[in-house]
Amino acid sequence: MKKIIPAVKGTRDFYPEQMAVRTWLYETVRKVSEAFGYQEWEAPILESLELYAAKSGEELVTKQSYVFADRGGNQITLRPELTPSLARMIAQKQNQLVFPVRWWSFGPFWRYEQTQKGRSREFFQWNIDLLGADSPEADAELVAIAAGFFKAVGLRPAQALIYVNDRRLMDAEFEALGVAPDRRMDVAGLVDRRDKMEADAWQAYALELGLSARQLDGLGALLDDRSRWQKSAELRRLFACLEALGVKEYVEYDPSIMRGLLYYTGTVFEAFDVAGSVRRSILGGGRYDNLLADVGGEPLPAVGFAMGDAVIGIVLEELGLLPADLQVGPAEVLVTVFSPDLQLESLRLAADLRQAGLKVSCYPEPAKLSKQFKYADRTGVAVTLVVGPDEAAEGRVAVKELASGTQELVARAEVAAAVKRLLESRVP
RNA sequence: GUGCCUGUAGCUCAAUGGCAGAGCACUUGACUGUGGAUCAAGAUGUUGCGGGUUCGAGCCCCGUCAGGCACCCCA
Repeated sequence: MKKIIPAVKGTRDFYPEQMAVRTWLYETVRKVSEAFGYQEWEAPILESLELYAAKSGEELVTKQSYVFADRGGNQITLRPELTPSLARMIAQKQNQLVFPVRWWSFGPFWRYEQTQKGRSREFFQWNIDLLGADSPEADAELVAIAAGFFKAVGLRPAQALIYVNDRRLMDAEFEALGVAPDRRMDVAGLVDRRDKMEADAWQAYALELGLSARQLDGLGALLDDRSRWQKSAELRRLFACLEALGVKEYVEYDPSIMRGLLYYTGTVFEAFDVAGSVRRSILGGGRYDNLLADVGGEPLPAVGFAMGDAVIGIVLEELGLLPADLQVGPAEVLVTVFSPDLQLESLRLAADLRQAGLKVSCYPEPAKLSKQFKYADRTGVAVTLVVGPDEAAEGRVAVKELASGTQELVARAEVAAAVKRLLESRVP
């Protein structure tokens, strides 16, 4: 007990309280996903390094991935994201699947990065994707799912918003500004960083990247123009769809949303909490129409997003939106053990009650009743049973409801029914 | 990889360079067959680790490790 080997940095221990939150999040994600007709799926946790090499981004692959050689000498990666696995699995069965495919998943991912608020090295992520539809309507569906999730957890538009942009629009704007195609990734990075840097530093950085003063002015005007989306036919349709879907108030056009991943080709979006302490995105995604072809499949349009559990967990906690009744009691009933000679009788009683469908734990050894009752109280048990010498002789059981403190003697055969009555009459 | 902050009892935290403490939790009893509330008693420490300064270090200095936060980067 003196020396406890510490948990691996960046991992989180899920004690029952935290596990209850994670399970609740998972169930909420499931409900929202299924409400839109999506099917749950899962990919391997181990993947080949080369799966990510093509399109996941230099930083993610070379610096943030957990990579090791297996005994066969293959370079194996603990998956840092899901989309490449999705592309692979779709490509493998491309001729058998019925499109559009709507899939969702919730599982663990690993990235070796500096731990800080909202960022751990092991995290859980909701992924949801629609493949085989190339329309603003499909994009709108994914944005609406994100908004639907916010509604489901009680986040209001004043608390969390989804910011949308379109890389095609930005590409056209960059073209109009005369930014060479091979410089656009840099400029995209510049755009992405505008809110994070001081204005002076940002401008200096822009000039450093080789932008002319005229281009810088144009870029500034572009980023300040919140109605520029109307120049994009796709975004006009997208916003019309969002209104029809009843989630318009959750969505805003934001020209500074670019997203880092290389494979996005069209609509991109990212959600942030509006006022909270976390400046990281709650979720993010977009359209990636080239990825299937890039991993060796037939070209296939796709759109999707991902949401990590850490940031949303902090946001919901800070806003008091985590359900208060998540604590799962260990059992409804505790059977006490009066004495060594009555231990087997207690075990028989517990077994009978379980047979009747109750959640029952039995104290593991004879102990003072005060200790056993205290244990029942501290662990949240609703009903405690005592089989002492008197009860055993009469073929009865003492049934005590802890909340009210009332106790009655019940015939052995009637205990299950009596306990069930108590549990039903209990005020939650 | 860079910077800032923090490491003291199981937990949360005190302690001018001068006897290491409190609250909560825990154990026992008041209560020999019954939880919560109350009261009483009790147990609990290599002050993260290693050096240095000092008559004397939890406190000051150096190093180191761990954690948190912010950069970097980023779903």
